[in-house]
Amino acid sequence: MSSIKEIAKYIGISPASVSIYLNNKDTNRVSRETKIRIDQAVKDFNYHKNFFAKSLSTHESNLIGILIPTILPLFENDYTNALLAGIQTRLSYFGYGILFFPSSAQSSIEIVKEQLEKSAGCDGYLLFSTGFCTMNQIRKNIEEVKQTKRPFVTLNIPRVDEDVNQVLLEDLDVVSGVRYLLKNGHRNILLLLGRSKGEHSRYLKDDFKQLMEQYPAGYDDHKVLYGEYSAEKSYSVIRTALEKYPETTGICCMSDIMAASSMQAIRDSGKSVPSDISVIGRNNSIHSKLTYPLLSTIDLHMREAGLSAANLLLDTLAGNTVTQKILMSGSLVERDSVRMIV
Amino acid sequence: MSSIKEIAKYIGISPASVSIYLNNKDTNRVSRETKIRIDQAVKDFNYHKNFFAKSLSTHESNLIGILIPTILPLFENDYTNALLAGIQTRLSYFGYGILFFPSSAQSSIEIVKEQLEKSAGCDGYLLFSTGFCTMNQIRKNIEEVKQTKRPFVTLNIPRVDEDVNQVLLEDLDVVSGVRYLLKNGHRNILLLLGRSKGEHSRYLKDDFKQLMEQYPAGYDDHKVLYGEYSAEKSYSVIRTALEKYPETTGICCMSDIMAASSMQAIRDSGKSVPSDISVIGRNNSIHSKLTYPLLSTIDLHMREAGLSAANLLLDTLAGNTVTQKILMSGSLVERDSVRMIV
DNA sequence: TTGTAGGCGTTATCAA
DNA sequence: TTGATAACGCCTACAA
Repeated sequence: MSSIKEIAKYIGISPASVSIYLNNKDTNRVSRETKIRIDQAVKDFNYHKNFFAKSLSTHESNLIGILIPTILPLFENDYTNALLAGIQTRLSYFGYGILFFPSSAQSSIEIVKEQLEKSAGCDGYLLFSTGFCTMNQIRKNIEEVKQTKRPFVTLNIPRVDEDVNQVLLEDLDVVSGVRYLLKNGHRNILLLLGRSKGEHSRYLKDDFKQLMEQYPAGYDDHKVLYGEYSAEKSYSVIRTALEKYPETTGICCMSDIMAASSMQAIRDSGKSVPSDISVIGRNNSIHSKLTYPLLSTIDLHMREAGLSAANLLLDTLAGNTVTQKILMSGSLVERDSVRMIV
Repeated sequence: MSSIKEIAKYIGISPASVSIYLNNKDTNRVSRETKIRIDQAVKDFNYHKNFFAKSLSTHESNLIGILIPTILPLFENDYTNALLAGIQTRLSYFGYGILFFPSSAQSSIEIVKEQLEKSAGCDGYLLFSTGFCTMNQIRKNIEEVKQTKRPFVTLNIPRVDEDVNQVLLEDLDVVSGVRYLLKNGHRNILLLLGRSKGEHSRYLKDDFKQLMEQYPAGYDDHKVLYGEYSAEKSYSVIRTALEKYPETTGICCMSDIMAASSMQAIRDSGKSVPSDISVIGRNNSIHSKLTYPLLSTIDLHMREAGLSAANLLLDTLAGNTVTQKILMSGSLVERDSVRMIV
């Protein structure tokens, strides 16, 4: 591998001059003629700067580490992908690369620890949370990242008191789906969440309960279902539930995929959307635009959340020291899967 | 930032001993007692190894660079995501991280050049191609990566004569969709491709032509349409085409999303799937499982292709020098969107 | 305009 | 079992 030294020796100047020029082509600390010779040598040697040596020397890497405490494969989840798309778009624009480091650990805390360990040297981090994490684990993860003394931003993590930069996704967006159904006169509602464990589910269930208890039909614990974000599971759960609760007129789903599956289940149960049963999804992902009828949903603005997170991190990297909490709230996208009951 | 030196000084031994122990806890080149003191110091100082210094010294990074010549945001494309999911799964398992580096360039060649430049030092690379690339650009990109002398594997790139490790996706999978329609008695077929430019489209169109010319109805250039992989565009293109060619009985689509959109267009044209018009997609993505009727499609095994690519790269990294071409061929998934014409 | 020298944090070699 | 020392490739004072 060719080095700056070789180049310098080749054209008979000092490494310093080569380095200076290569880092600033407009410098006037190197003569016009020397510049040309350096350029030529770079080509001749097919010289590429050694990234590690540079980073070691400058304490900068132009790399952002993505910390995701999950044991599932990446890039297979609608939400995360939209988030990542936003992040990557913004970071790329400002010349930053992104780094995913793996972990063979099983617990959320261990995973983040390992990811941090291996990606030490990143200029900053984006810390995700997933449905698996408990609040306790999340706090520990935050502590762990803090210890690196590097700037970081959390994403998809509930609000934390301390001075941590966060992009917050309003937790209640499923509930705003429920609210929408209620507003449209629905009283017999099924709530289809993702996983039954984890902080998130607990919140959502509580909110749902609180909301439903204001109505005579009331709250029924068995009407909170779990589709595990999978099409198959959602389908079977809803089919069963529809038999058990034929009075159902509305289903509020935690994801568009689960909503689309629910629509299939409804159809196969001999009922139709929205005349018999209304369905509302969440995320305004492409799926919501491909169902029949078109799926009403809550747009979570995940892509924008990713952009904001990247912006916030970039700001901090640039020296901004004011801690920010950016709150993304969902917005209702009314399409054809919900009808008004009169 | 604490260093190995500090630690060594702190407990009064040499950096070398610390390094040796930290890299192999079971070493017998360090005394039992010293080990304990090192462990303690590591905790006291909250010491983390410097990734760059290590890589500089060992010429290894445990990092694989992903080279994708596209100006579009990453993580927004079904195919690529499935590929990446496979790649990440396997690489993670073997302790490798993945690195995405950005480029502000506009041409495929410049992008790869810049990505390579910035990610210099990766242990290996995965080179993608996208619909944008011409064969000429692809060749240049391969040359560029070769110059790094690092192992690499190409993905989604047509076969190249030279001794390049490649995972090949059988280009003809759209055509096998057409073949399936033909086998089911369809003669008036629309082909919905992605983009009109690029190597891939040209191939596919040629193959389609060849196939159709064997039948009396023959080949009509206007029946090759371009949906740009977008739901909206596909919808409008198909609506228009259906008015122009009411004799159409089958549509073969390059992606499941475009197929799902086509199904919407068909429905809104007052026709139905599959009784009036049959539709076949490509990729066996989640979309194909959420349409009504369920979409027949060609499974491209993208995830497995990603796994294979990672395996191949890992093998090469491990010293295997035999060049391999792994051919992934698609398989038909028969569901409910195609009917037999008798 | 150019060169020298020291340092970034780690590993590797060799000697003790 | 441990320590010195050089090397990895680059950057940055400072000196010339």
